[in-house]
Order: sequence, then C-alpha cells, then structure tokens
Amino acid sequence: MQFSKSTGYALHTLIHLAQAERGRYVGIKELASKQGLPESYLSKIMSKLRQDGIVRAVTGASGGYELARPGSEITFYDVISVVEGRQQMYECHAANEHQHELFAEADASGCECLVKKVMDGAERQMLDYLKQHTIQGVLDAASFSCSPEHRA
Amino acid sequence: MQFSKSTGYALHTLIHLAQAERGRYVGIKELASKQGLPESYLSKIMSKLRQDGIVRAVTGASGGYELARPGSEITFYDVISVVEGRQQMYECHAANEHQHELFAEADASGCECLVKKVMDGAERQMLDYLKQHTIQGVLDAASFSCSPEHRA
DNA sequence: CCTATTATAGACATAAGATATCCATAATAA
DNA sequence: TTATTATGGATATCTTATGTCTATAATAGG
Ligand code: SF4
Ligand code: SF4
Repeated sequence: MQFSKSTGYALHTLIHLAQAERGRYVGIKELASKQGLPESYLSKIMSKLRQDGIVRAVTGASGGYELARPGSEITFYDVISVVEGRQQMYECHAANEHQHELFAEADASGCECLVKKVMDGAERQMLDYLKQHTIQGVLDAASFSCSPEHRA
Repeated sequence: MQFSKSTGYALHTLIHLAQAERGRYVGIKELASKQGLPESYLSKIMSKLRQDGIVRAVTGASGGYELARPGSEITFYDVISVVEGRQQMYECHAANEHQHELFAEADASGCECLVKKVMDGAERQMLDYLKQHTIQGVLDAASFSCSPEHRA
C-alpha cells in the first residue's frame, strides 16, 4: 500500500509552479527535466491536474502551465485525490453474504458494516490531515539554511 | 492506492477465529470456504500472521489455527502492517538532489524534507486510528438485529 | 499565411506487484 | 502406520503502474 510515484511527481511540479513568477507559463520541458523524468509521462499527469482545475494550460509557442489558484488554496488532498483517484482504500470483495452475518450494526439510517466502518474511518483521518496542508504551506515553512548549497 | 484483498482476507479470518470456541483449532479448509477463496492462498497469509505472532498454528490431524492472544489485543494496525508490509506510504524517488533545494527545514537534529513530513504525518494519522481499533472491538459492537437472516 | 512551439490524447510497450495455483515436505493425531 | 494438516518454494496469471511513441490541435511570432 503505497502512494504512486505520480503523486510525488505532481506534488513537486506544483511546488515548482508555485515558485514561478506570476503570469509566466512554465513548459513541460522545464518541469520534467528538473525532476529527471520523461516529458510524455509528466504531461499525462498535468493533463489530469488541468481537467480537475488545479492548473491552467496554454498551448502553443511560449505556452505551458501555471497554477489555477494560489498555492495556499491547493491542498495535498486535492492533488492526491486527482492522481490516485477517488476510490476508497478499502473495498469489500465478499462473493457470498454468508461471512458477515454478525458484523453489521444499527445506525441512524439502518445497518452498516463495522469492518468497513473502521477502515473508512482510518482513511478519513489521513485525508483530513492532507486537507489541512497546502503547497504554499510547505514553501512557507522552508528554511534557507537547509538548502544543500548552504550546508557545507 | 488501495488496501490489498489480502488485508480483507486476514481481517475476516481473524474475526472468524475470534468467534471460535477457545482451545479449538480451526483448519484452513473452514476458514477459506467461509470466505469462498483458495486455501492455498489464504494459507500463505496465515503463515505471515503466524510468523508475526498473531496466530498460532498446529500441524497435523485436527490441527489448524487459533489466535495467539485475545482479540481485544489484536489491532487493525497489527494485521495491516503484517499483510501490507511496513514500508512507508510515501517514498522519495529523487534521482538528483537539484529539486529539493528549498524544501528542507531546520529541526532539533538537523534538516528534514517538508514534503515527506506532510505525507508521513498523514500516514501516522491513519495508523494511529488503526491502532485504536481491535478485532474484538468490532465483534463487541455488532448488533444481532442487523444479521441478514434477522432482517426480513 | 507560414512555421516553430507546445499541450493533448490515444495507442502501445514494459515492469512491477497482487493474486492464484501446484507440489513436495514436515509435523502431528489417531 | 496412515490420514490429516500446515509450510515453503516455484510458478503462472492477471492487473496496475510506469513509460514510450505518434498524430493532432492550438497558439505566438514572423
Ligand atoms: S463484514 Fe463487511 S467487509 Fe466483511 S464481507 Fe460483510 S460487508 Fe464485506
Ligand atoms: S523535496 Fe523531499 S520528497 Fe522532494 S526530492 Fe527532496 S527529499 Fe525527496
């Protein structure tokens, strides 16, 4: 159970865009080479981010990408839910219904599976945390004294 | 990013064992058929659970499995960390170090990556929640009025 | 209008991991 | 001694992630 590499790519790309001067479009070439990964692959990820309204894209000469809204309004959750998809982390694969005879419980609107309730609850804890952290937040907390060239 | 089916298999199996009368060994045949899955596959999962001290196994006629400790002391975290492995959910795959010039921050013992800090923090939220929920906890919360045969 | 540049989208290829099967062996109860 | 049961390795299959390639559309600038 791991985040895909694509998630890391997306996060780093958005951080890069957040650092770019406002109004400038950053091309896929620059974004990909900075991370040392294939342009064609990253462009697919960017396409998803665009379709989800996280970045804007402009085709043509001197085109490229820019953030669609301030980095302070782009949460880790936003990014991850686009790249990883929105399926839940735990799915019930029960073929027959024999096995869960005892695992459901009364709730306001009826019965629910207690196994899934725990698993979904765990997922929610993680997602809530991710919603509280933004791209800009990471940049703001960065300390110059820790950049590689400054550390001997 | 999803939990593997194996995790579901393991959880259901342990719940089954927790319901079995104490001192009785439950065979792989019963455990597998209840969930409608291949014995050979489930036995590999059980083998991992045994190596991790979550269940005990007895070879030979009338052998099988039993919980190694009370269900109230087996957390969802225990199970998931065995089945899914213990690698962290986010790994940095940076080939060069050029890309993280600004993302580290001073901390008590030095510098750390702020991206990873957020991702690890999110994972921790989830794991802490899973540590607070046990196999027995699910059984205790189950309500008879919700079992299938009782619901019309 | 023409050309170079750049994003887009689909098809395709490859690698990795999850899921499943098979078989030979060891351990135990009866 | 025999039937039963778990164990572990090897292998096969299926799915998903990752990466590549190519054709197309859109735009800036000359
Ligand atoms: S108990 Fe819950 S997770 Fe298990 S089979 Fe029933 S519905 Fe699915
Ligand atoms: S910023 Fe963090 S996650 Fe990104 S490349 Fe540097 S160490 Fe890895």
